[in-house]
Amino acid sequence: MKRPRLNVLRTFEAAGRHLSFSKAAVDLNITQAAVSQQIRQLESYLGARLFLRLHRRLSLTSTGAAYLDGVHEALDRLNTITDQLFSDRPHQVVVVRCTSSVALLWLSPQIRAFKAKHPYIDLQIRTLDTNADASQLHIADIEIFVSGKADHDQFTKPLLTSVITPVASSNSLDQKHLSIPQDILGLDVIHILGYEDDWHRWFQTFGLDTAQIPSGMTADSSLFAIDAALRGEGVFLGRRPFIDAYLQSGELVEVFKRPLNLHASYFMRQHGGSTNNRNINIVSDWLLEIAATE
Amino acid sequence: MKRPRLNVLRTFEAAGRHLSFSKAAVDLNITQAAVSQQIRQLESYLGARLFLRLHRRLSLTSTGAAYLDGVHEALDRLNTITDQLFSDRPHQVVVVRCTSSVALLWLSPQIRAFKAKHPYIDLQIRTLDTNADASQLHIADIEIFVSGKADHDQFTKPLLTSVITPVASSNSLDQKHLSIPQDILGLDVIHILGYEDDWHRWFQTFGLDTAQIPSGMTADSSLFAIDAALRGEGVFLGRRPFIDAYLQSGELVEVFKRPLNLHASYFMRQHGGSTNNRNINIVSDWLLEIAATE
DNA sequence: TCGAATGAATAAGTTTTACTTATGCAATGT
DNA sequence: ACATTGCATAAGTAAAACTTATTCATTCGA
Repeated sequence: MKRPRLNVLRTFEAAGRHLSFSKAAVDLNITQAAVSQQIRQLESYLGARLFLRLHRRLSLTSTGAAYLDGVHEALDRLNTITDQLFSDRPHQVVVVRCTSSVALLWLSPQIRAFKAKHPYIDLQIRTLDTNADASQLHIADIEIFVSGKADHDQFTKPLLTSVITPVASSNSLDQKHLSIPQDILGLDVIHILGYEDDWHRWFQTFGLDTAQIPSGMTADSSLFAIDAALRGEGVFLGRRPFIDAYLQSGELVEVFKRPLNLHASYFMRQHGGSTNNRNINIVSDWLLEIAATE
Repeated sequence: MKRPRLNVLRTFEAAGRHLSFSKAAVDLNITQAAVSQQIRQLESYLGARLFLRLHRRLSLTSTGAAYLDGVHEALDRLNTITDQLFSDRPHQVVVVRCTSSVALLWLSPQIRAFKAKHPYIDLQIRTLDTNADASQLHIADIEIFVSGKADHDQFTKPLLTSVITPVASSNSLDQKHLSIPQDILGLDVIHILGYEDDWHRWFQTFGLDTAQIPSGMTADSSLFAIDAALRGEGVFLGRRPFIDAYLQSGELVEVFKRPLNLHASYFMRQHGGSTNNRNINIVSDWLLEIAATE
């Protein structure tokens, strides 16, 4: 099982392509003597002649020609994949689509650092609108979404698992945290459009009768729900890490003494065919990186 | 247009495959520090992160994963072609089939040198028999034959061009060489089975009436023709380089004062699918090599 | 026929790449 | 609190890659 040095194979391929050690040397920007010595080493290592040295001329042996075919193919593959992934590309727009809360609460604080690091990438965040129709979705390069499914296509990766927990403003609780799930029944709750079944799941999970879900205002998005909660309008199911800044500042607090949480899985999908686009991959990697720090 | 060092790509592929610098180091029989440094160099050169360093764990970035696909494929191709052509193989029979004159006059003197150089190759020469049926031809690995065609399939290569010239024993000419083609008419000629049209072509080429081709004995092969000529039975059309030993020893001489020659092209065919067989390629290369010295 | 041109081979030396050793750092587990 | 794990880093060593100078052998052209 022989494994010749790869650098020498590059030299062999150039010599075989040119049928000239001198021309290969020019191609590789080295001297003819270096080519000659490397080919000799390779032939000695492999135990076979690869070239016939005719006067002032070179021809490949059968073995050499067969080997050149394979080596050329492999090196060409390397060049192609390297160029696809790492060529210097012009300024390029990358569109990430997600909910407004993910955009504003999670991505927004990180965007400055991203742009400082990748000034040539025009990163554009587009928020999902609950009224958006499907025809708009396909123009995003990367989409962040929630899913309860276990498997997805090859372009979709798990991003993070959100912890969903009842939160309210610290003022509305008078410093008294609730003890048991039933204590929620005496409070107003805030519903979020598009996430109506969160409360349903929460009541079911903690053994309450879903027919008794308190009525309360409905917010258009998590952002409005936060706003309403801060105004004292009730309890909403907040998603960490997106609301972490509010929890850390103390403006919002968890309602119960102990964690009574649900979970939701967030995924990131790169649209088909874009895995070889360098800039999209950079954004994708960046998203994975900040998610890993949560 | 970036062209990373190939050795570093080998390290990258191992690290990506194992998702561990330490395991890659074991695989490549180098240290973890070497792996770490090479990956850092590669990332710096390409301008992209290929791995996410999680604690005591490694994951590939999207870019890294896409690159690994391509690099793995290319390196695998190199390994495969190298193994196919250069693996240490057991003792193997290689069969070369050709005419008896090529076998005895041309190959035979070279066989000892070949076997000294390649002791593990069991080179077997099989002669073409004029009565051989086609079913026997396919068991030879390499076949040497004459052809007037300009192009052949990809497994056939030109070997040498034979010079065909009238020769006889030096005694039968009483040291007097013939001057013009017509002088042949007063002599006996020797015909060779399977090559009957050589004299026909010679008469046509040099402006003689083919109806006047002298009759004479017919030999079964060039070897018998040489034998008959040495016995003084006439002139035959000899093929160089096969009869060169006789010309050099003076036992045979060219009949005319100046060259009145025909030519015949000899080719060598490797049977389909055998170009990746190392030993057959070695024999094939050897044949090309001795042909090149003629 | 002789000298020039050409292009691969070789030896000795220099430069660059690849690698090692020793150590540091940070997260995790007991 | 300490041990384990596995990547990162700095400094030094070893090996590969390369250069320069020269030789060799063939072919071509005057």
